[in-house]
Amino acid sequence: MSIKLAILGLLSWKPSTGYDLKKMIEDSSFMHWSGNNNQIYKSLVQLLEDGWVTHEVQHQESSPSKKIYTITDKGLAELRNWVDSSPELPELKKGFLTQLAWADQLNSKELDDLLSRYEAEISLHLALQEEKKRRSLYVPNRTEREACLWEMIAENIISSYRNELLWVQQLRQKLV
Amino acid sequence: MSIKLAILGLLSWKPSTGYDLKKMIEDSSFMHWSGNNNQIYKSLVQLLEDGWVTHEVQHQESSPSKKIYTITDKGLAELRNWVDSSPELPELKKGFLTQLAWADQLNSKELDDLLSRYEAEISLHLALQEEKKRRSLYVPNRTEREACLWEMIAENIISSYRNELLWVQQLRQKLV
DNA sequence: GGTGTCATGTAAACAGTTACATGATTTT
DNA sequence: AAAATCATGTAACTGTTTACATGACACC
Repeated sequence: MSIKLAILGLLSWKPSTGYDLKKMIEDSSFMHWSGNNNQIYKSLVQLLEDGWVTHEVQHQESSPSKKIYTITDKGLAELRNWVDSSPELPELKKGFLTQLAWADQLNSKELDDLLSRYEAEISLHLALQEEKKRRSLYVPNRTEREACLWEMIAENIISSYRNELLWVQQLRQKLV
Repeated sequence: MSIKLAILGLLSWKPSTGYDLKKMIEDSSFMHWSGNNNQIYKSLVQLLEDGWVTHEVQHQESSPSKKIYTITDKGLAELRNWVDSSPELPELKKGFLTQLAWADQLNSKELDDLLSRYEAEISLHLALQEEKKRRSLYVPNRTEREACLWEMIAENIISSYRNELLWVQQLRQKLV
């Protein structure tokens, strides 16, 4: 799963500059790339070379000129092709589990403290995700079904953190 | 969260060779590194330089000589220090969500097919994780509490996939 | 006068994967 | 005869992050 396909997706929604894409990717909960310049501007050059996008330079007074990228038919076909390809399993990287794996050297209080700090972080992040969902900037809403899909995508992330929260609370209970 | 700390943890359980570590990391559900040679053998060299481990070369007839790595007091202190450090948020990379985000261009049947393929993959992987938990190779069991922690770590992974499965089933229902 | 937004890009470093390389023994 | 296990390591590549670099304008 390459960031190029996320960019292609966003451009299939609306023509954008690298700067726009950066903001959309950074704001997104499910596009898991950091959205740093290096990745985005390099990808755009590659997408141009592939012929999946075109760009138009727009000069502006009083702010830097920008390149507005638009998806081509070839790019749309590629996107469609990819959307229908075999789904990947999620990659769950939970560093905390590795930390917890060797936590038996802590005493009861230290261990519970550690778990409570994790609980607090998850709890905070969950609230943040819920807030983000309420705000929902940058959400395409072209059909009812698309709105439903995006709603459920946001719900997926939230339910993951809710699940994590329940788990840590259960564990703390068990260890009392 | 570096693989070095996972290795240090494993060595705090028992002295091992790079080869052993590779197997343990590959088999683990929660140590999310692939366990490729490059990473492991390079990390071991660094851990030696740091003074966190020592090694003893054991020559063998009829198989290559091996280096048995043992954690030092300095390494143990470092591990303990790290285990008690502030927990990181999980990193959830779900490529499928990005795929689904642009799936409104598929017709109902294609979309349901896609979701059913994802459901099947998750379902299979969930069974695999449950089987892995039953098998539980390479699980330290030095205290009751440690056993409980490892049990809950395995449960964490399983519940994540169970949650994902429920989510996709719900979505399919919604789209009927 | 400092910070934030708009807008592009590059350089260096680090992390991670795949594939290559060797070589003996054991199992199928 | 082929494949798997034991055991070490390297080379090349891809992906990702952090930091640097520029420059005008707007807001506090």
